Amino acid sequence: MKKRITIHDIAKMAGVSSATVSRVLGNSTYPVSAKLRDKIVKLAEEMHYIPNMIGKQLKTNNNMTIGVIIPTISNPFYASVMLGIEEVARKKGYHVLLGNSLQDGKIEEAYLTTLFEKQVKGFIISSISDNKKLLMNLIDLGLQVIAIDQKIDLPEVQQIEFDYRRGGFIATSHLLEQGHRRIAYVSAPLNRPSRQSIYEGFLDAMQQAGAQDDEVLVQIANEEKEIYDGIYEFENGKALTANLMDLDQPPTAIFACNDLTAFGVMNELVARGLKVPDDVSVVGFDNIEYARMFTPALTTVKQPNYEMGKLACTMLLDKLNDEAGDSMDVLLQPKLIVRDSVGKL
Amino acid sequence: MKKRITIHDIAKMAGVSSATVSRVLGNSTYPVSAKLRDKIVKLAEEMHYIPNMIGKQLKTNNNMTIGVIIPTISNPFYASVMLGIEEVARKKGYHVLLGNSLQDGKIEEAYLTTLFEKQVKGFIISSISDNKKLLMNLIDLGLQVIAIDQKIDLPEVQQIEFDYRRGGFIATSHLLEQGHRRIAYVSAPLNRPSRQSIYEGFLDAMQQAGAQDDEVLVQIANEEKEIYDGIYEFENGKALTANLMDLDQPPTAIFACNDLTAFGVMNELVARGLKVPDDVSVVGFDNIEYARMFTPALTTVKQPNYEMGKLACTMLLDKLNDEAGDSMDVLLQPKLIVRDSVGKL
DNA sequence: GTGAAAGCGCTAACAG
DNA sequence: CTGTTAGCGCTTTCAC
Repeated sequence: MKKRITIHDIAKMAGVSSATVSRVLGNSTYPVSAKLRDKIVKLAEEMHYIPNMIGKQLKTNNNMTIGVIIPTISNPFYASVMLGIEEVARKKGYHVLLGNSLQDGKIEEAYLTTLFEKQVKGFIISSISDNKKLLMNLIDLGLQVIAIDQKIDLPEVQQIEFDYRRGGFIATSHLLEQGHRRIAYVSAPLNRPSRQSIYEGFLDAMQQAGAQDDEVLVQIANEEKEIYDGIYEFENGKALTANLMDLDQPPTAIFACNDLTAFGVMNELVARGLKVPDDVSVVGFDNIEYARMFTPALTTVKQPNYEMGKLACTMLLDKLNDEAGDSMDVLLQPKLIVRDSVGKL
Repeated sequence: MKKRITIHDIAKMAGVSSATVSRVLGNSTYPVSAKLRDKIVKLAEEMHYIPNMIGKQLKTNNNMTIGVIIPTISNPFYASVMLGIEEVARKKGYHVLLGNSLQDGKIEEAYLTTLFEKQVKGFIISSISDNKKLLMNLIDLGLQVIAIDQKIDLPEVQQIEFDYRRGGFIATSHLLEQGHRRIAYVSAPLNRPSRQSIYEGFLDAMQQAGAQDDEVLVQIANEEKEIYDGIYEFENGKALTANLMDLDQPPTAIFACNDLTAFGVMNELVARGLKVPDDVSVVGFDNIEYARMFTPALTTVKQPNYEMGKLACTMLLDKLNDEAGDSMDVLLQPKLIVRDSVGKL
């Protein structure tokens, strides 16, 4: 293991001062004679000089890295967001640190503090904790934060959200337009604002259509298990659908709070010998890749997650570089993706 | 935005030297009187002291972060690996930087160099580049590397691989055991060793069963498109299956090189009015979460990807801390997951 | 048990 | 144009 070469080594060899070397190798705009410049560049190459960014960071107090904290990367929704974030970060010379909070506020806070100690000045968070104190302290110390998907109620935090309520509305409207009246909403617990909003969108549409109370079927799980993968959602969809279909008057259409849950819904229906969409129609939410691969292909509501990642990162880097225009919040609009899981009644 | 507090500030307030403060706050084992210790700890808390790890890093030349470079986090296989990596890293106080190489050797190399400049000393890579020169240089300078999934042919690099060949073998054997003879293998281009190995495993099993040449059907795509998501694999599965079923004597079973491709296979079969597994049996490879959610649930070969992530990270951290026993390579064994997509002939 | 001082690798006033 | 110098925040000998 060789000794690492520093600008001082180069300076000594070139017979110049380390300041000159720094100016050349650090692409400073500072004037240096062509002769010296060449000499230094050549020497650096020969010696395989590799700059030590830690030294630079300590001096300039600017490390080009941002932090991303999400519930779990194993959820394809966040994987997509992450891909978008990383892409714009890379193109602007930033690196991305990933933290999975696993729905645990303690882990989220630990990441916030330890990364801030490493001088990470920008974060993109899908927050799970409602403890604003730590975040406020850090923002006071110069931290920049973009909240995605889950709102963080602080004026300094910029929000990028989906219009979940509208998403719930258009999905339900689609079902109504196809003639369905007895429509069920199937969901994980409403402990996240997003789920609450989709539910409200569902109710909006049903109410607007003048639905009777007995036509509005709702199945919401009581408790949520760990979310290391999509299995909980799937099982939840199955279980709640079982409840629904055991009813005297089962629904003719089911709207699920996300695609994973919709997969569970369809699975249970098929297990009972029912056909989708002939016997029961199903609509999902998220438009993960697999929605189009399923048979029947799932009609669902698309959230622009990859785009959300790109947008979030762009906004964050702008803020970090003081290029932030008016710091506006963004509400991304959903889009209905019609496939084969909904039939006319 | 407040000024940041340093150990010198604390030292001044406490009327001690910064060395003493460092000893207390850095949990050094160095003896400090209980009186001073208390005073300093209390003061640090009151002043909301936050250590600057960059200073520490410059001195100790040890930043607790590792780098992960994979083709794309939007592939659920890698998302799972990443989750495993991050979990053990977090528990040992490390942070994880994520880089998506997008199958581009240039991007991979750029990550390698820029992260190394940031003094990242440990990497977990699913490599796409075959340019060993850069990697060798960095290893010479103290870099530690674990290769996952894709082998890197350097003695200093520890390998964690899957036994793809055996996976291909057991999947095919399963089909043979169910009485199938005309079995097709459907794959993306064999430009990655993993795909080549699965294919070899397929041939092993067919040969061992004494299959006639005309019973061994092979469909391999010519070229691969971008892999930002799973769509290519899906479409590829559809297209190659179409070729297969247009044959005079189509196969009774199809083995796909991964689950995404298998989804495409099933989709095409259903589109042609064929039933799985009644008319044609299908086996996948990977056991991604969605395999069990599909109808029919996909019989497939499980790769322990989450476990691979945990193992890779454990091995890397051991190496970084010189706790590496004999640096052994690992060949993780596959397991057949029997579900509902294969029928007896 | 405590402090003084050097220095990790780099940048940036300032002086020449 | 180039060099000298100070210092970013921290740890760690070494001396007391």
